[in-house]
Amino acid sequence: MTTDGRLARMLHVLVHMGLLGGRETSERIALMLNTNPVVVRRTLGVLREHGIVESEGGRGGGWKLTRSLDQVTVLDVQRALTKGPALTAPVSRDHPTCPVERASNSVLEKAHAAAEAHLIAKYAVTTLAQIAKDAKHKASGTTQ
Amino acid sequence: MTTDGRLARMLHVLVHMGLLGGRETSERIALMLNTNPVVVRRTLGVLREHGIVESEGGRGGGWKLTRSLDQVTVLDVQRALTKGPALTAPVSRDHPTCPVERASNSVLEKAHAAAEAHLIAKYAVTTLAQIAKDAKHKASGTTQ
DNA sequence: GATAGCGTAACTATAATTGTTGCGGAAAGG
DNA sequence: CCTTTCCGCAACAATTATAGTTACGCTATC
Repeated sequence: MTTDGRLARMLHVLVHMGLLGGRETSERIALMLNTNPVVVRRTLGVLREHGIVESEGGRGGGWKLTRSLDQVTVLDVQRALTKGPALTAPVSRDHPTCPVERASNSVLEKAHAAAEAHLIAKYAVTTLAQIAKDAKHKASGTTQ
Repeated sequence: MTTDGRLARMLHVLVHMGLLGGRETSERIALMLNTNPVVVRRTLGVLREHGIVESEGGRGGGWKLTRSLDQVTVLDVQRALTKGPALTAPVSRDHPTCPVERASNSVLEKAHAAAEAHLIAKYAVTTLAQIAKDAKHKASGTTQ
């Protein structure tokens, strides 16, 4: 399975955008993410649908945060990118009527639901501003 | 991404094996999992390496649990199937030296580590015997 | 030695993100 | 208006992990 790196990438780039303040083009953002502009538009497009960023076309256009860094949580971004739970229990559906399969799935689902609650709670209290602060704290030279 | 259904499948089939008591062939197990014998051998082979099941070739051969259901936890099975953490934070590696990327990754890693601890704790205290009990409780007719 | 098992290799299928190219449209600026 | 600089989007290849399939060899029993 390929790990879904969109959340990490979006956090990364949103913090940069917030710190830079202005409007950024897909191309500049693509450089930050070491990828190409289309991928950026695709993913930022999802965040736009959730009101986290806004885009403008034409000359001087680009992407911008709609709120300040301290008003966007990791949870906001996660919710935008993923419909459904942040953690999905890997259940089986080989014999949906089999009580043993159902009991196994149920155990996994409950365990994952509990774990997800903790994950979500942590996401909910972490703002992009805090990430920015951590970054400044760590930093001592290289930026970008 | 295809969800990794091996843990759920193995729990399912191990409970069946425990309840049936005897040796089961890959083919019979494959029927339980609605798949084919090779997939079964492949995955049960991993569990064998961890001492959870044993296999015998030749006529009358097949697979059997090495311990009783109450002496195998979900964690045992999970650990056998997955090396490394049960929950991996989806980090990005676009600019490994960028403090912002590092800070974003760090937030995700810590949150996932905490969630994983809860997940593992739950896995550790859940035995296959409990799943079997749940299954009997739910059941009221259909088996398998 | 025929049969019923597992063991394994070598493919193909599947599914999701990611990467890439190409083209159309919109906004600014001369 | 017409060029430039953007985004929007469609279409397709690349990647990666599990899952499925076929085929063949080995072993133990009858």
